[in-house]
Amino acid sequence: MTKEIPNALLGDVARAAGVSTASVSRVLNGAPHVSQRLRERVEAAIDKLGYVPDGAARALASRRIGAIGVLVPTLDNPVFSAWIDSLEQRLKHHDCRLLIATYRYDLDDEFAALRTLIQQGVDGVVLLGHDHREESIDLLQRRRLPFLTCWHNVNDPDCPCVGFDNALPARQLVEHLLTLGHRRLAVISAPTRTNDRARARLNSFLKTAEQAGYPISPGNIITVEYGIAEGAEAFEELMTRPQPPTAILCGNDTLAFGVMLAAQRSNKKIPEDVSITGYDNLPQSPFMNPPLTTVAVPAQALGDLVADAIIARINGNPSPHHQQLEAPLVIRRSTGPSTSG
Amino acid sequence: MTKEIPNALLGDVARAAGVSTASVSRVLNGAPHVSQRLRERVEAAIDKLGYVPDGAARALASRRIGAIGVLVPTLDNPVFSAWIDSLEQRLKHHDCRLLIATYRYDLDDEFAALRTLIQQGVDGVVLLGHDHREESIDLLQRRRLPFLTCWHNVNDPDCPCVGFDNALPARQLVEHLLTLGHRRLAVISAPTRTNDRARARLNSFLKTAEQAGYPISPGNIITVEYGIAEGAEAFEELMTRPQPPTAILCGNDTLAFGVMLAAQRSNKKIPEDVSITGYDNLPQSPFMNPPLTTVAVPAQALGDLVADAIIARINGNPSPHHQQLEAPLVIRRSTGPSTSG
DNA sequence: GTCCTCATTGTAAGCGCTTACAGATCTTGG
DNA sequence: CCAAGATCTGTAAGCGCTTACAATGAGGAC
Repeated sequence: MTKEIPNALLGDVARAAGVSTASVSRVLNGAPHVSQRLRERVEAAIDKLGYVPDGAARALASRRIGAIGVLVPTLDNPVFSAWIDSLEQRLKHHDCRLLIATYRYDLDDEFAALRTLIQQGVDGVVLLGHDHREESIDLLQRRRLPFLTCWHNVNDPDCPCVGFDNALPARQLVEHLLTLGHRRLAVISAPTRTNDRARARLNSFLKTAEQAGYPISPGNIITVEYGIAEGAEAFEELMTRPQPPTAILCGNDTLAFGVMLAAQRSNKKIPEDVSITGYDNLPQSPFMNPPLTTVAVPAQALGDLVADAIIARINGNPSPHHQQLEAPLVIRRSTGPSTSG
Repeated sequence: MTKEIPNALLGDVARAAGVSTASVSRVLNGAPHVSQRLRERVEAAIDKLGYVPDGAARALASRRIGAIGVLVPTLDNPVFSAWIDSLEQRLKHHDCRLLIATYRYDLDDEFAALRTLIQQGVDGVVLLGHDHREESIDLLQRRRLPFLTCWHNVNDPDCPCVGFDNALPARQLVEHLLTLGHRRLAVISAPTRTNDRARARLNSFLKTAEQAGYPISPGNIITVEYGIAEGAEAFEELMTRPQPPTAILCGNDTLAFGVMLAAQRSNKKIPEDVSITGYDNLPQSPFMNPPLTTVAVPAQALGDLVADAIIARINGNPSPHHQQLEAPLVIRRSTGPSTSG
């Protein structure tokens, strides 16, 4: 509760320590060529005056703000908040902050938010997925701003990427179901128009099934918004079909939860009456009844990797243009042998 | 894809438009006393040059950065991400950005994060709850930084607050269970040491039960970390009691989900064998089997209200010191008459 | 003792914008 | 037609830091 001069400036510290402003700045920034004695004097003065550097002035003079911007469709999805969480933790080690902006899957909003971030002077930008307005990538390139896309695996020379293959595990899920004897599959997908990840999953589901000789009928392909309620409704709709599917592939775990809850409610047994798969492996997936077969999206590892990669780019260190993580299948008891035929 | 001078400055715009830098700045900031003609000339020049103002320079000169800082324990909890989501949307209308920092319920980390935010020059700060290090509030006051606490309802002259009463709905939940005939209650609480919200709920559970003459026995009070798995384990522990509780009060919906899933797994019927209550009303609560009795925490309304209140404070407009929202009980089918006696 | 090198410190010029103030222009009333 | 007042625009002084460059001083080699 010390009574002190409201806001000490760097110059005040310099005066108090009897050194130049440059020296104070050097101490502050851990620059080399600073003697122990001087450092101690300055640090004492800083403590005494309760000095806090002004971020804006520092940013203006040094041309960096010590923060990166991340554009995420929504924080509503636990898989994104988990990712952001680990991204933030890891960036902290690099002494770097996070500016988060959301755009609700609207790429025009994403572009607008990107402009705002650039205006704020972020040192780098992380984009999610591969679907963006051309202007967004353009702007980043023209500004020479380090950036990264993630959560996908498109090998685009314009877009460095740290991600995983959305299609491969989707194919494996279908193969898993076919092996179990399922022949009438259905898909409940998130909207795909501005979401390459959802699109990759959906296309992979459809293509794999078709190539195996068991194409998924158009009536069994439902696209709904993200949400439990939406999953539940889609399930009910599928059950009105003359020949209901024996297995349902969901574009994400949340939709799968909706499906499972709706199934329980209408007394369908999982997996005896219908098998269910998700995609994400949210914390509660192993606790569902039965535990949910899904794909373990490496959200946390992705956060760490993205943090390291963007920092490397900002520092001008070499960083691979294209990095991939595994997204393994997690087979649990929500899928089982088909009993319909 | 226009080929243009990399980074136009305000001075370039002024030259291109044939006006002074002051006029450009005025147009940029929508200042009064700017003629229509001048405004149009400047706007044309801005478009032509693709000028983007430098946030750092602007912040340094104007002493505000157009962003507020929000300190949130974690983004892991959907109720917080929903709140942040609406906070961000609403602030956008006020042309204000959000800097988010998390501290994982560690108040020393919260203090450190606060310092960082202040250093970045945020125009205001939002804190969650009433538990903070004294130094944090001190720092805010000494800096004369507009700030707000929320999510609680402590009427502290030092801390303006926009929140709701955590204790009242907790009391109503207990009364609801007592009315249904339950006499052996249990509580599964989140850690309370640095979390006044959890503490208020827990204390209200205990006090209400005790005052009604049915105190909750110490063995039936379990504190666990946030999470589905944690709720499930706590349930299993409670079931090992010689006389298991007939109703379980959970500190939040996520714990309640864990309890419900564990109950299903061990073939306990809800609510016939045991009644369950939550607290938050997450999107999936109404979809559980059976739907969960809980408290509808007004996360979204709180986001809007907090946004308006902090903006008012920043602009020096009057704003109530203490604002309260309703957090109504939502009675669903996870609670029912006690059948044990 | 002189000269050179290198580690350390200081000087001062910005970084790109805002804004107080002053100056210019335009109305309007007398 | 002029002065007063209102409205618009320009000038220039910062905002609080960083950093290129210059200056200083201490050792060492000769």
